[in-house]
Amino acid sequence: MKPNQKDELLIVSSLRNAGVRVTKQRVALLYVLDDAKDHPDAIELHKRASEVEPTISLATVYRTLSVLIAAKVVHRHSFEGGGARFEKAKRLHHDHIVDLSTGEVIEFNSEVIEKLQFEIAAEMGYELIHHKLELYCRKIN
Amino acid sequence: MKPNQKDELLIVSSLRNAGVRVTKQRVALLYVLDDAKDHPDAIELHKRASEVEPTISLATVYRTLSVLIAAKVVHRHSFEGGGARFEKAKRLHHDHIVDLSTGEVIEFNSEVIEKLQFEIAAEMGYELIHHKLELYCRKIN
DNA sequence: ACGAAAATGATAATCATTCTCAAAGATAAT
DNA sequence: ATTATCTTTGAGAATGATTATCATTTTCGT
Repeated sequence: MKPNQKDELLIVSSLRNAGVRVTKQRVALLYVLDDAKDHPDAIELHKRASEVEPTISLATVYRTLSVLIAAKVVHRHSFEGGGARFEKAKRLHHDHIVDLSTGEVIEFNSEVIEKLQFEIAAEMGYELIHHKLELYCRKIN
Repeated sequence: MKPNQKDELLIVSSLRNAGVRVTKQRVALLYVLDDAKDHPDAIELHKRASEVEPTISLATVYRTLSVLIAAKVVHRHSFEGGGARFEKAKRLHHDHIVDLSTGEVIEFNSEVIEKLQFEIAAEMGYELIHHKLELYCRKIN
């Protein structure tokens, strides 16, 4: 459950890199974010982080998420129906397919679409800062 | 402020078409939605609808929005930062550019992107039901 | 180790949205 | 038009997610 020493060092340097103080609560949260293969909400993150570090409160989960989002270490998503869900930022950008039947979220990316977005923004006189593309789908059986 | 007779008839038939009862509150709300050139939230819609029909409560605004959304007459958006915003459905689909400086929302559409989305969904074994593409931008000055 | 500055837990507060329920209104059949 | 049925409404309570408050604890440069 707990991060091993190597992971912990990486997490700690992530935090320092983001310019924030290192606390055991932040290490625990970033560890579960890094470990997550899904897109958990704040409650679920609190549950998971509590197993690593029982002295973490829900308030701290929200506060730390804000801090990490500001530092671009974490992304916040608000898919249809339900509260915000979070994911650790990865090197390459990706978008999401949301399975309407199961709520499952899977990732994809399309360089062509990314490029078109830049062009469209530019055409309308805008600089594209970031974007959000969500495909709400049902599995073809 | 109030709809003229012609508009009112169109609104009433929209409601009947959506299979719901016609009330003055619903007529007022659909009128302000139809009239809106922006993407108002529930509070703003309540404010505007109250000028047409003072006997409309915020609860009814929310209830009626749910009904109209279920009937696909209205779309709900949850852009970053702030509550949901609403817009009357138009014949042709469009996506949104959100101006990060002003919060202003403008519309665009790209057939090429739409087509790519279908292809991506299909490739991953999904049927695309609907989607959401938001470009967060700053004006190039 | 010391002290300033920042982070924490517990809890209260806030905000958007939904629910409850008795009263009022809409619709369909007469 | 009147009635009977079923739906919608307003007012306010309830909910759920998120943020703010504040006294206490922790971090970290010196």
